[in-house]
Amino acid sequence: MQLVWFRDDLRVHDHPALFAAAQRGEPVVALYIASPQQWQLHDCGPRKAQWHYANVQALREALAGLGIPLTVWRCEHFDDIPARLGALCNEAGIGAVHCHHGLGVNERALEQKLADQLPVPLHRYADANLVDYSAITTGQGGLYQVFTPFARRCRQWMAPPQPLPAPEPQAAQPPLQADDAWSETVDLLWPAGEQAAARTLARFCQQRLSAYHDDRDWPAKAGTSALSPYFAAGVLSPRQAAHALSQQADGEGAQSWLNELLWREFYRYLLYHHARLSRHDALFPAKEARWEANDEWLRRWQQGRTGFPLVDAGMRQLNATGWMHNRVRMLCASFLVKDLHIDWRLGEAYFMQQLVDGDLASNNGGWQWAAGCGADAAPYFRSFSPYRQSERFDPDGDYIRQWVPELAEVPARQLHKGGPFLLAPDYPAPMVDHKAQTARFTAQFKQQMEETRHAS
DNA sequence: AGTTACTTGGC
DNA sequence: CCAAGTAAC
Repeated sequence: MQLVWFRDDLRVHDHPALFAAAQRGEPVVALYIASPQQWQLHDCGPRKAQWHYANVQALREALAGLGIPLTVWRCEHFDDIPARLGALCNEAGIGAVHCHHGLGVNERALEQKLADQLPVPLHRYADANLVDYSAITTGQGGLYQVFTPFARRCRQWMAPPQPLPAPEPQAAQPPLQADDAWSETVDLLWPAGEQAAARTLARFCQQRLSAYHDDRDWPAKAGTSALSPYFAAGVLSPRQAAHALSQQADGEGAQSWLNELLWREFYRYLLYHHARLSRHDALFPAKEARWEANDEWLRRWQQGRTGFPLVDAGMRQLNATGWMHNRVRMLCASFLVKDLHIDWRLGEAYFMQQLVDGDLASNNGGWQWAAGCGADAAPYFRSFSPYRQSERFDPDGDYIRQWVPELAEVPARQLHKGGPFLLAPDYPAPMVDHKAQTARFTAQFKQQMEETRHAS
């Protein structure tokens, strides 16, 4: 009997580990382990737990249709897993355990422990990535540190995406054991499961892809794919996405979306090669600014009470739904770092706690980009202007008014010029002077560079 | 995956 | 005058 261990790969199609296990010609059984306290240490919030829960239920049904029983355990910490899994292998006569490579340090450490301690072999497979991370190197054999050349190389190397089918149905097996108690009250905007993901993907490709290049930057429009929660839980694989993309006519929209898929690959590639990133180390520590602790400012940013309409709209969308439009994520991140001078790790943690699509690699990569200490980082002097961004991307103020109802009466022109607003007495005045704060950041950083230059 | 000031070349 | 391009931050 072969055991497939599911983690953030909650699907039956294009699942290398499941496919390989089924190839063995023995009955296949499946296991999922909820680890709430361990997840909390990873800044995983209630929404992501809910999202995993809902998708595990959908996975159970999909697996049942293939005759594969899913057992769900609850082990609060990763440390609880090796002994229990070892015992199961002995009791149930498991011949081998199959899973995908994890990217976080704790996930990798657990895999290593299992590989060392289980009474049976642990087979690990690359998840259905678009490229082989270990094979992508620069001409000099080094690692890419800038997105554009990385993406160029990927486009050259990318095999035509061929997603694997779900395994052939087997004679239904009895469940290994009764499930542990684990339940969540699911209150999310996304329907769970592979079928919902496939429908969303198909609709996006047919209806929105051709306009994606133009529409994706307008937070008031439904111009993005909205697939990120499915990617984060592995309900949809990037190969399935790239395959659907390859069935569509090429054009600006298709190229832009492929680029976004490759940004995701780039951040996973970085984490694959630099495991310390998952301990929140900067990729380039020398490029860290001097962060200033300010709990009151952090709280105002988190609550969407900064007095900058587009920033507040984004943070309130995040708090209300667990999702924020990407354009606004970049602005909110830039604001925390460049205007409030608060450590990007606090922003990274807050996003992770709130996001339904929270993904270690993408979230960390995005924050380090914004903070200027990561790969392909925004230079220290580059900061988003909250006013300029709303003028360009929310010209009518529709997005702002949707999430900040106090501003309903304020004309768009005023919103882009900045408050305080006479027509919105309940809305706070801007908490800082944007120009002065970004200038201070730049000056501070320059001085710091001077000091390190003298010191060396 | 930015913003700004300045230049240039068109009308 | 404006649009597009460029350099610098």
